[in-house]
Amino acid sequence: MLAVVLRITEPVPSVLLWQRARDPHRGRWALPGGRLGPDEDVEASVRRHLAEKVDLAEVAHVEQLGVFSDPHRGPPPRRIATAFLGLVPTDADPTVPDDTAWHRVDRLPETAFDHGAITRDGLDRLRAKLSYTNIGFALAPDAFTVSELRDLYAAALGHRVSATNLQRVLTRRGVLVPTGETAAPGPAGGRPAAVFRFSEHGLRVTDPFAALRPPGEPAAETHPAPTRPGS
Amino acid sequence: MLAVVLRITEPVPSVLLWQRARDPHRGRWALPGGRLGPDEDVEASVRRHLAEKVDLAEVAHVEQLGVFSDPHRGPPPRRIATAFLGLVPTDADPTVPDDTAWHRVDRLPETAFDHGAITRDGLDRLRAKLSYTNIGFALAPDAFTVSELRDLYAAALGHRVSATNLQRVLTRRGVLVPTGETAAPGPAGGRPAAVFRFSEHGLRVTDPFAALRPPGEPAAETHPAPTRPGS
DNA sequence: TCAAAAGTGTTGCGCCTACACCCATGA
DNA sequence: TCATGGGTGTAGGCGCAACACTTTTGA
Repeated sequence: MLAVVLRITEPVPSVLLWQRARDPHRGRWALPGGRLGPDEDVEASVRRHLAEKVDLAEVAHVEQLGVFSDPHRGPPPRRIATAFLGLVPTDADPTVPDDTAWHRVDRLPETAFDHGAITRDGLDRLRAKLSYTNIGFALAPDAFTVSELRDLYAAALGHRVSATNLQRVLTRRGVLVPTGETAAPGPAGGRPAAVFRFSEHGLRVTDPFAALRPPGEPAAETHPAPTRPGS
Repeated sequence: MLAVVLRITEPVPSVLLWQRARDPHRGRWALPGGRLGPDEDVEASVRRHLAEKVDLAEVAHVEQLGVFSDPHRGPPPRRIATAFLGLVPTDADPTVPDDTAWHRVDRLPETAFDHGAITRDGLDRLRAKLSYTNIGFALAPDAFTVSELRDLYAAALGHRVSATNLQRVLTRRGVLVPTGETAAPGPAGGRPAAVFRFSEHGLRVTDPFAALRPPGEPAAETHPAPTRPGS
């Protein structure tokens, strides 16, 4: 059980790592994790081990990444790891143990075993899901402006993102809802920004693939239909 | 290690199952698989175990599905299974051992443990990937007409598919190439159909998601650009 | 000449990008 | 009033679904 726990720290995401105090790979940085217990499934196990490093309430989403089982992925004894992706919103700044720290994914220290490659797999998964799911709910604070959200997406994806189009894509999909409030402008002035929230806090596919859908269905209903037409 | 090996048998896909001769769950049907060996990774292991049931050369694609680890997914001792999806083209009709048979996924017999649920996961994965990858190469024979391919897709997806649009989608993506040959018409006559092949026999994402791409890139290059403009 | 099956032309729609333009604030 | 940042309007393009129409065969 290993977890790639990511949190967006602009301009680049960071991953939670702890420094090994013992051989093998003493001094190198490793992903949090541990052994599977006798009466838990892998999801419960990874949550239990994560609780030693961060406040679990701050981990907004967890999902399986895959199994890493190359017999030579580390020194003997042979270990098989089921890797997970965990996401922490930016407004939670967990206190972590002394041996544990956030590391920018573009400046990873020397990692233990194959944990560098697993981290890259986790980041790839996050980037893919940002495009076709509402997974941003697990990165963003409870309420935010579109500019703030754009910066989060840009940091996660590694390229610039247009606030204009981000807002339209996410509202069209029913992912974002306005709170009705506005944020105070910065010291340089400017129009106050509208404040939004994610409409749901569970993972949902918002962009089902266009091709090869069943005939006669115009497009999947990606968000609840309005109760009254015109309301 | 367990494998959901699927093969399209119109009008519905079938999955490879073997009948348990011993308790627990004697007489029920189970997915092929077995224990991980000391010096192999899970991919190698699932291939090794599959070789006991089918000719491995006929399994055109294998990928990880996920880990199933509910402590109560079966009677003690507790077992953790890494599940895989395997695909066999229709032109390969493997001979299988006496205890082993193909079963239509809409008429599964009583399955052992949670193997029914795992089978459904495998089918869901196949259906999703048919929409945005070239995974059809692992279902179709080496050469085929568009009508034959449409029937394969329709069986796999569980709904009707338009041959017209299937051809256009797959050729636009560079997935299908014409061999230049034509198939003989049926006894009722009709225009002879052009014969196609999949351009590649490795998995490739052909429909990267439209939203939130880097700015300035019109659309991902999904197939090799023509060597000379206009040719 | 007709039925059957394959393949192409064309229209319409939805989603996305890009960019021009308008709005609301602090100085 | 101007600079600054937020938000909307709109045009263009692309991919896909649907369906009419043409092509090529056997009887």
